[in-house]
Amino acid sequence: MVKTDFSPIADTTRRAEIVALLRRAILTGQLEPGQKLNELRISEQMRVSRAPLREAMRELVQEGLLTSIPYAGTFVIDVTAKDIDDAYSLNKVLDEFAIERTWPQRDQRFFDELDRRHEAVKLATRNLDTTRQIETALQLHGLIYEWADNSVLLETWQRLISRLQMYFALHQQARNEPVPAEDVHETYVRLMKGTDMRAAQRHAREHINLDFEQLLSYARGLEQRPSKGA
Amino acid sequence: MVKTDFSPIADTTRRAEIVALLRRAILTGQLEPGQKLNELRISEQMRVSRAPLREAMRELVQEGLLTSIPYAGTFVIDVTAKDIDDAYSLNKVLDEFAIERTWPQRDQRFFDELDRRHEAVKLATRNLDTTRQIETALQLHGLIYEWADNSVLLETWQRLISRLQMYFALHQQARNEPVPAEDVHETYVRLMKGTDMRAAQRHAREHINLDFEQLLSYARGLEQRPSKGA
DNA sequence: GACAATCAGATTGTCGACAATCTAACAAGA
DNA sequence: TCTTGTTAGATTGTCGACAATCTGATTGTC
Repeated sequence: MVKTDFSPIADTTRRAEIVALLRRAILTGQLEPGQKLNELRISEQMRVSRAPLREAMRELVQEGLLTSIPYAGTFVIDVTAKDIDDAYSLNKVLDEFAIERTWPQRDQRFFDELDRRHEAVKLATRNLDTTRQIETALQLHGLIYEWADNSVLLETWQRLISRLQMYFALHQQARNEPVPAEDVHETYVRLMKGTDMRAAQRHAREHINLDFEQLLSYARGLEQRPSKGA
Repeated sequence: MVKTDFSPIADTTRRAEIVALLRRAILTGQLEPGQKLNELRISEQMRVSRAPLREAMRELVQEGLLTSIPYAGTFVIDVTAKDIDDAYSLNKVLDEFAIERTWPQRDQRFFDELDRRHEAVKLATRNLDTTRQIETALQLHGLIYEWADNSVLLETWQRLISRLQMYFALHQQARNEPVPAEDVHETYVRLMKGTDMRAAQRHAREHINLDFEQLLSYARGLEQRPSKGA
């Protein structure tokens, strides 16, 4: 008999689609930080009743992209410099751990996937598609988390980058110009293929610090004039 | 003028209460791993409609205590030895980070709170209240996360211990006898008050390993005979 | 003019009913 | 006997309407 691998059936519920739509809207900056989500308006726009919309919003609240105040409303989270600082400092620790766990498990499939994702980043960079560039860069970075074979770690990281992706998108949108950042990934990929784990860990930490400084200065600028949502 | 600190008003929505009820039921082992949650039955028992119940369940799904399969149902997560292993190995990393961040911020208020929580553990231990013992021990342990002044770290840890608490409860329930474990906390508190940060980190790691081995053996025992939920 | 009480509008929280889907038992046919 | 089609029951997903709550504007009083 032929051995075939079937992927799981797509979640065909309105709720799941709504979650995806809203998440994308938030991560691309379509919905601004602090902005209130009017349930009636959104449900009418999506041609959906409020029940699945509300359930979707509860999920995103737990995911950390929205915050909810009873009888007042649900809002996109606000970006503070401290949030970015917190997220990044934790990310550094998780990176070291992920690399440590992934290191002994690297094989040809890992290297191939690493190259594939690296190519995706380079393509997005050439096309000047900043949104896609962020997505692909995070996917490249996420490989070590997928490979670390620790479901809790992966889940934790995904929650973390949800927010980081949002911050990045805001940053890019504000500057309105693509970040080159290609050579940084070049070095990262090379080190991840090498034999010096400590060097890879060190580079990951420093590479992150680079983008981090840009983001922080942007966030501090935001905090000078409070947003309308606050 | 007198400076008064007001605590936030309680969330007076059915949804929030349902979440608390369900979470407690799961963490105390009242709801078994793998068990299906029948919406109609639960909503009738709680005298609530399905809408707020379903929203509450979405929150707990995102919290990692439940899993949902469209049109099939929502289930309490299954406990596997690997889950415990993953959670604990991540917890070790987070502990080191939390201690490092907390260390320079320790003051008299920190030490007082440390003692207060330690007393709570000792009280629960004397009363042979295993559930409370788990709760208080986790609260003692959580102090470094609250003090680390990193909201993302705290949030991450809270998600982690939700599951760890569930595992512990199952373990205790299976053994049906309280774990002494008082002297371990004694050493921990002493080290957290001391001047050697490395020693505190080392102890946290080893202390965790202790309970960890017990839990793992329990989980491996569970996996011999598959649960009815699977 | 300042302040408290009241009220209308809008929005969120909750409810009961209906639609879509799954499961398991049963029947029909090769 | 095994497989396939059908059907009834139960359960989840979704809907539209109502109740509870908040916001702000207005009014009345001092």
